[in-house]
Amino acid sequence: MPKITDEQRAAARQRLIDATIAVAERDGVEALTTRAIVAEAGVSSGMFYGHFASKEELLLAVVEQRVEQLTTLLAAEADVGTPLRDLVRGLVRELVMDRDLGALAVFRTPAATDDARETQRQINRRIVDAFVPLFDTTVEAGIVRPDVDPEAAIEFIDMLLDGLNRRRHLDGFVSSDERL
Amino acid sequence: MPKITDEQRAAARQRLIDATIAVAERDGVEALTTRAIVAEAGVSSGMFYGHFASKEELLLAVVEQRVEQLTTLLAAEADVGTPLRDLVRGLVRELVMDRDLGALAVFRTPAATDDARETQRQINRRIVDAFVPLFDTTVEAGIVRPDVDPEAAIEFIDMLLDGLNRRRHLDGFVSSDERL
DNA sequence: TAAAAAAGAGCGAGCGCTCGCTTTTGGTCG
DNA sequence: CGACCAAAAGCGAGCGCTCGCTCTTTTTTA
Repeated sequence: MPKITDEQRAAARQRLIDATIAVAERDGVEALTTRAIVAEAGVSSGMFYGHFASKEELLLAVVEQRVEQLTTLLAAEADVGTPLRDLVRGLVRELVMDRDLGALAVFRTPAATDDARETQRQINRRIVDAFVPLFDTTVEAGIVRPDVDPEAAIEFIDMLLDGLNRRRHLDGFVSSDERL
Repeated sequence: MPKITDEQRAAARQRLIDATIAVAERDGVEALTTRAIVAEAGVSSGMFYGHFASKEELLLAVVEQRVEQLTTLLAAEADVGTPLRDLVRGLVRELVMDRDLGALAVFRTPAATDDARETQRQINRRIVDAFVPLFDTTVEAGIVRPDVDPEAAIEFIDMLLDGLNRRRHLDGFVSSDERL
């Protein structure tokens, strides 16, 4: 009775996650159909639904993984005390060059159901929460005036990511990233 | 041989345009199906396609109209010489309170075809072009340093609109607008 | 060899849009 | 002036298609 190992299961899931990011980067989030994803991964839709309960669950796994990496990265930077300005600039560069925008863009698309909207809110909250302590260190360092509300400032930055996201989708690059 | 007047034709088109904005505001851009729009307008789909060649053409008319209003408004403000900061704050308030975001959001959605992407770029360019002269007046007034590239700054603001747009879709309001 | 895993044809739903039919309307004429 | 008619305008069932997802069949392997 063949039963694949946990490693094999994880590898299969990762393969689908990677395929999702690849399709999103190459053809845009609007091309993220289950057919395109399984074709990219070179598997069948039956196999797909053996590893994920729904397309939504796959997309959630994609973002989950990327947010996790992002938050740990930010936590490390916060200890170092990198100025927010430099960090944002670096992040933007990394996001644009790397495949993160494709991953994060997956859930920055208009949501049809209340559940999907709630999911987006939670993802956003996690990102904001990851940024806030970093912001605090820059306040302590005297780079940002202490009367600035951290959450509002971070949300402000996050709003820029929405614009960055759309521009990248339109143009394939961002013309004004150096202005940050 | 009955033939409706130009006024009647324009009124019918306007009715569909208004219905589109109403649906977008109430149910979000992802609910903008031809069925929903004609139901909101109280007409048939046959009638719809008697006035617009396609759904895309209707959406284009929606944005076209709103951009027109926006650019003339901005041109007037530019003559007065309103500080950019105040104007942006006022615009945000108007956009949030009024139905403009619903109208403009129609074409801030991931585009599937190259044509649609090109259309988005053109719309964006028109908005940026409308803002730039206004920006110049604030530079002359000494509010903004003259070494700031106007286009980049305006694109920066436009990126914020993308974020504003998504937040409004998620939450129905914008929590950090006063931070602008 | 038997159970787990992968495969892929196909289902129901919803989309943009069409097309054959009905309704409305203004010009014509007894 | 009212009956009639042709053409414009409106209607809505339904077409063709694609979507996410299922389910039977086939393949794989301990």
